Amino acid sequence: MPGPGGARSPRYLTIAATLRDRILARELAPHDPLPSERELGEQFGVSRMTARQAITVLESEGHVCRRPPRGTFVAEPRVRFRIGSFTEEANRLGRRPRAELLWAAETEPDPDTRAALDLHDGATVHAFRRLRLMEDEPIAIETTYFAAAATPGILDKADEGSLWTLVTELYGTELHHSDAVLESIVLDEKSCALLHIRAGSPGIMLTRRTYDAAGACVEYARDVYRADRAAFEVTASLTS
Amino acid sequence: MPGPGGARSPRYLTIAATLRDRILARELAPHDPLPSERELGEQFGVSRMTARQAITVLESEGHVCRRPPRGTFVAEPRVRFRIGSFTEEANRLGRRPRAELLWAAETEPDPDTRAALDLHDGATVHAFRRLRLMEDEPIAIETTYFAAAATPGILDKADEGSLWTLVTELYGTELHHSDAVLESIVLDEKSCALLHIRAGSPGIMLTRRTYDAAGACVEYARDVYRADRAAFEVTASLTS
DNA sequence: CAGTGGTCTAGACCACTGG
DNA sequence: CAGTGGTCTAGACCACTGG
Repeated sequence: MPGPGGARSPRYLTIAATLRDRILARELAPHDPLPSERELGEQFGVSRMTARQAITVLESEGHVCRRPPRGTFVAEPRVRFRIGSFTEEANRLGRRPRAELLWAAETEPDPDTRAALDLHDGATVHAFRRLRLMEDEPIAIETTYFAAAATPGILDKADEGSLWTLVTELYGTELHHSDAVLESIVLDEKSCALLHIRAGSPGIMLTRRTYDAAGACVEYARDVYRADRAAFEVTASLTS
Repeated sequence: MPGPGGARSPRYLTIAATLRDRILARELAPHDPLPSERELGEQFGVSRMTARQAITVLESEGHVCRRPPRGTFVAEPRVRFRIGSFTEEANRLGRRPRAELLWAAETEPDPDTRAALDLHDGATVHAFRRLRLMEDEPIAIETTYFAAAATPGILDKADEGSLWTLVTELYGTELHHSDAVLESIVLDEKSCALLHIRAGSPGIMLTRRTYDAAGACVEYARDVYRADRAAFEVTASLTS
């Protein structure tokens, strides 16, 4: 209640702040349902559209999660990843990783992929798109490219596990280091459907390269993570 | 009117896609104004609120930038940072960095800061909050903490330049490496005002520690970057 | 079938800016 | 002062889910 004339900030931000405080105070715990948008409108004396705007703020902060048509729920905290293998990261965090193969194919590389893998004209790639899950909750969509010439027969063998393990075992490749560019994006409709989040949700995109001991790029990948579930730990040496 | 029954996706996403295509095709170049929300509503035969929803999608993608009450404009592409000194990164990218000191003070550390800097009870910190700009465009807000005992007299000397350079020159500290946690956030009202973006815009938060050659943490910082202007390059060794 | 969030309408008033 | 985006209202219909 802003009370006498003091209200400086919009009502939807005041409502969002009230609900955020309740969540941070654990009055509302993860998985608890929030009141419906119609109920919140009544409670705060605003229209449904204004209550909805408040919920949208909390959703983009990752504090709540809409699950139509069941309702809106308090979200779980984020998982902290390092740049590397999803499988290894999940294991490090004591979670159960899983992969669902969406598709695998030998294709022409797009220009970025060709440049990253240093392919000559006409060379093809083995491409995989996989949904990555932890405890059966979808977290990320990985799209991975290997030079086809370097990975014969891999298409039939990619399954639910780690592609890195597979590449190491099949071809004796020693993976040495990775680099990545991280940026904040808005996920497209298809990705949101796969990740079980609403259209237009925020994500973090990693454009990632993995190198062998000789410094050759052996993997080029684009991963999109749910922004509400993932954070990334990184390190940098400053001795230039 | 969806027309001949084929419309699968909501109108606001269709409108956003149309405008996004024009931007990517450079039909609309950076700094060009978009039609106003009222005009777009007329052009696409929808209400202003629906046109507005389309613009909001493009805004959170970083494709456009609202500047009330002047209008909505096509945004510039993002700047690619590495984890490290804002000043050095700007120089590496051929940009002109600048800092505006918002405040500097000796204060009690919060629990996270105390733990990071490994301070004993009662030890204080020197805290700085600075707005970081490139070519006079605000990009990030840095909040930096040093142990007060290790940085005598620094409060008066912090100016427009690099804090790292200052620490190195004043105390002979050798900065060796950094680590950081990156996550996607929604910026609060005050930060948005400082960064000249609208309330509720997305940001990337870095929680950052810098260590000396002996492995002691000498700096703890929380930086928030505009998600529409910044991307981060990171590397990781895989030889565990 | 009741209730949810998703989408959408057709208005309204506001603060603020530039000309 | 005209025009902008910011906020807000009081409704509407939809697809979808769980009981």
